[in-house]
Amino acid sequence: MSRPTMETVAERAGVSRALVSLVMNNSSKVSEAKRQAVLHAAEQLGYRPNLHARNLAQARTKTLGMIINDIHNPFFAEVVYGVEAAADDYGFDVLILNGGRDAERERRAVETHLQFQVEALILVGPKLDNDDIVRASAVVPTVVVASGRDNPGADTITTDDERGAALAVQHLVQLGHTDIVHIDGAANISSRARSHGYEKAMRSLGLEPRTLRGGDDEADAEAAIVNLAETDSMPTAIFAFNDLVAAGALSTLEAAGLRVPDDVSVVGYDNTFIAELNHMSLTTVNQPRHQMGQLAIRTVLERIEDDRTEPTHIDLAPTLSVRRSTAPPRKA
Amino acid sequence: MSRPTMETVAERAGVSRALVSLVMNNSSKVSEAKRQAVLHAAEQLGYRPNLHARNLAQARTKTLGMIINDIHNPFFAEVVYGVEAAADDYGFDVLILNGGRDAERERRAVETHLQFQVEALILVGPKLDNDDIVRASAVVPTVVVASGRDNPGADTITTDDERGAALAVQHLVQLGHTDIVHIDGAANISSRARSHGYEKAMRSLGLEPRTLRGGDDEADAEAAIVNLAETDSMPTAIFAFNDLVAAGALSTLEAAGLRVPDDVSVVGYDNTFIAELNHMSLTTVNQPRHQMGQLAIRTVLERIEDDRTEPTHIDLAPTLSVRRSTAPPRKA
DNA sequence: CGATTGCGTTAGAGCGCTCTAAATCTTACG
DNA sequence: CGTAAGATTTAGAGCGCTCTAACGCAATCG
Repeated sequence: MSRPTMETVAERAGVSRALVSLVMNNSSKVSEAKRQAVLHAAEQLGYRPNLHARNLAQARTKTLGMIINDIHNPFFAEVVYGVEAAADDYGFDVLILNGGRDAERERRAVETHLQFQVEALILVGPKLDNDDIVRASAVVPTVVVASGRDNPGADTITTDDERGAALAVQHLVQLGHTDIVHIDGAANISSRARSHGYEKAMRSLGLEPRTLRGGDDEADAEAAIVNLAETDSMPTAIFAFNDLVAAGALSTLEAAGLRVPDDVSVVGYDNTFIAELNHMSLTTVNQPRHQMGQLAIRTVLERIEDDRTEPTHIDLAPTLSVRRSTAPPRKA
Repeated sequence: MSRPTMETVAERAGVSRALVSLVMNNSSKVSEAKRQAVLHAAEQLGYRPNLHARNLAQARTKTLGMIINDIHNPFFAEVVYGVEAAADDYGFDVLILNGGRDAERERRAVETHLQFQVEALILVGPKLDNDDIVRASAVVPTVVVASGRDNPGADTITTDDERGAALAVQHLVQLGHTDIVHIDGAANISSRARSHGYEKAMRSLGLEPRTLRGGDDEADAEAAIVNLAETDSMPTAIFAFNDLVAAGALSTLEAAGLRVPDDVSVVGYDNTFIAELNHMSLTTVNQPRHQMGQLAIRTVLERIEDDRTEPTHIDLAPTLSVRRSTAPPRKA
């Protein structure tokens, strides 16, 4: 009833357990005859190596643990694909655990991964605080993707949010806009850098920045826009903290009878799926997510295989994806 | 240098390895004094049980393997949350592997999970063909979520696609529509049932069905709509295979100068994130995804714990989420 | 032709943990 | 005060696999 083991296969093939082990790891020093015999026996029995036994016997597990901030959020999916592709190249398995936007859950996920003896931890947009990350990276090589880069101990892969914001501003200014409002990400980790980038870029172009408190979803944008419409003056362009906020801006502007991009241009951030939808067609700042995932693996492997010890911080350049939500301002 | 083991903790605490094991599994038959001593020693050493060793020693792993069709697709995320919530209740860990929309990758993922000795397999919208699923379910209890329900051996959790389509049709008819076109999902698994449901519902209401070949993304919808506009007659309502196709319909209709819902009503399917966006605000058929995830776990646990052996098939009722993409037809 | 080499194969220890059976220590009772 | 009954604790085997060291055997060589 229970699963066949190496012993079973060995018996069936008339060889020793050790020989079966050699075949399973396709060692070169096995005669073709025995190799076939073993493979055949294994096939017949439906034998499948027990990874737990193997991991226990070997020092290593060839397994990496990844924790995703939120499986809902397609932004992270692309990173996952990058990670998986690279891990595959190096023969590592990647176990995914879902953080569920909750620091406590992430903490438990870290624990689970460590108990599984993963050789490294890849945290994608973690909610964990720095202490947790420091603690984790003391136990196992850890790389943080798409979050703050001030994690001592851990490696980080980020994109330059300041630069991304500047890209957005420059694009709008080139189109002829001078009255550009920013709706920020409130308490979000990346919000600060983006706001700062926006403000710096505006000033350096001789324009006055106007930042409004936003958040990270549609409703937050709505509040900000309503405020603009009612108590403040409506700008000719809006640079939103992320695509979702931009989406909120789009619908709220429309509800207020304003056309995008004819009356107001809108720029998002992250180049998510939403921005790509034809019906939204959002100009947005793109982060090279796939590449970030790949770099995460490379970085972490340098620790595992080449035992590097000083932390690495890679900061990639964002790009701008121009779509139909931006246009020159209406001639006044 | 290497991680502390139970042995290390035992020494430090001045007890036997077995006693440490008892403490780790918080057995009731350990004196409070020793328990504290052990916990303290473990704490100091940063001890963490080795799951591989534990899994090897015990018969079971208390681990479930989940394979998601595509991590990009937020439709599945909700199922994942349902699965995780329920698994958590029963003390199971859930390992996630990404299928990447590729049968071959899924096949390898199944293999990986089996090698990890998972106690059950949860396949969310698998691309695998029936043979693969039969083969898997011969090895370990397997439940298929949100895919065809004709998998011998495996349990299935589905929603009634025919009924969902009928819901959409009824809603449109109640609004006063009679000319309703369906853009189907081409080769997609669920396409057949939805088309069939649409046609049946139309006929039973005395209306003539018109089904166009679609697909599963925006571009597919575009082709279908262009066709309607150029060679066929434009209906007053469109029922799309899924939300993405509906999104494609939205933008293509708009590009053709038609207003939604004033000129044409649009209904999607799946109630994804897209439909929820204010700017899309898509009326769509909802599947109780969270519940599906939970039921998947329950079902599979009945096999593990109560060793049920006959397959179960649960077919849930879809509901309709009405938003702003549908309205009564323009008075002719 | 005995000794050497090298390839293919195997015995056996050990990875870190659980679990059963047995050992030890208390406590309680006649 | 001896001992049975509990309550705690521990020794030791075993989970399925890898890995080192050693073994058997045929080919090679002086």
